Amino acid sequence: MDSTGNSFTGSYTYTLDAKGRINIPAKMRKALDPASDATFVATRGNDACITLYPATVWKQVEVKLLALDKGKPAIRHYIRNIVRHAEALQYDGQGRVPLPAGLIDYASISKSAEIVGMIDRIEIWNPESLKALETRLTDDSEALENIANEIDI
Amino acid sequence: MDSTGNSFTGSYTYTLDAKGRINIPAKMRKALDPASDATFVATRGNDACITLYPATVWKQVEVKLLALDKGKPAIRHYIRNIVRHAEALQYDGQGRVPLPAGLIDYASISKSAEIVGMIDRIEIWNPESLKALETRLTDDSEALENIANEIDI
DNA sequence: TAGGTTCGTGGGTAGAAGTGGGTAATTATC
DNA sequence: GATAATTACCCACTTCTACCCACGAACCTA
Repeated sequence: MDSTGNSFTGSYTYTLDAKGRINIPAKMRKALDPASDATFVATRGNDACITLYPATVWKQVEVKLLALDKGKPAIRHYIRNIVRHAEALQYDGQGRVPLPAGLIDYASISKSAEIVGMIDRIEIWNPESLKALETRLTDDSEALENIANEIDI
Repeated sequence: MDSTGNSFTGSYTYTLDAKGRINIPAKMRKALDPASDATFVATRGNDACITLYPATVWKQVEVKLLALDKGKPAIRHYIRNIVRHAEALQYDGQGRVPLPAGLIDYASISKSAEIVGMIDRIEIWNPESLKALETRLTDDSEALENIANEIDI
């Protein structure tokens, strides 16, 4: 898929401090491609979470978006809706990034947040929202089986 | 796509001062290709907003416009409409640009304005207009899904 | 098990960023 | 050519943020 060394796995529950900062798990910092220069791009996830792309992966997203036909209003809208919530975040000496208020709000995160590895990207969840979604989707276990069969892990 | 370092993201709500000036967000100033010499070209956007192109990107726009078939009246009209409202703006020591009155009027901006990154360009909106357009277009979520599937982010 | 190192979290501070306004130079008007 | 209007540039103030230091807990190592 991509040529970077990014490979984020695992799940960690960390706390947001008073300044809206959250720690990037050390393992994920180590997994981050050095070409990303300690920088993630945060934006709205497809689900009710914050998605963090390594800077290098985000560049690829941008290339794809730029290639779209901007003559069409729906496409401009699509691009705007993704990009306008996107912000580059470089973690500090302690490995923390400041999460933009708008994104914290979007993901309904207050104090505690769950950081989930998604291979080439990271998701940050309100633990309750994640649990709720899990139980809801797990009930539809047939669909999951179908996917599992499809890719044959 | 383009060889510049421009990559504008995020959304900021700033105020127009009494002199019609607006601040270019610091992150966007930093993202601006130095070759643009702190200069944007402002013109009418395809939507009801002001579009700011980095000077270097504007050069490419001009090339594309020149390549169009000027034999057709509709195309001449299209070119004229973009170019006649275009104005180069260099930001001052505080990072502000003076917005031409005609463009402020076109975008129906009064006091508050939303500055939106669009990767290789910037848009300046009346916050209400943007919100209205968003809700209108988001309703057509089917079209958006199709785009999403197409590019597979 | 003892010591050292890394990790997650809290908080202080200098500098940057956003905003308002003043003054001088430039341009336009009569 | 004098005056008015506009524009460009600078200074000032408040708020915010990036960066630094610090501490306890967990982990690893010998």
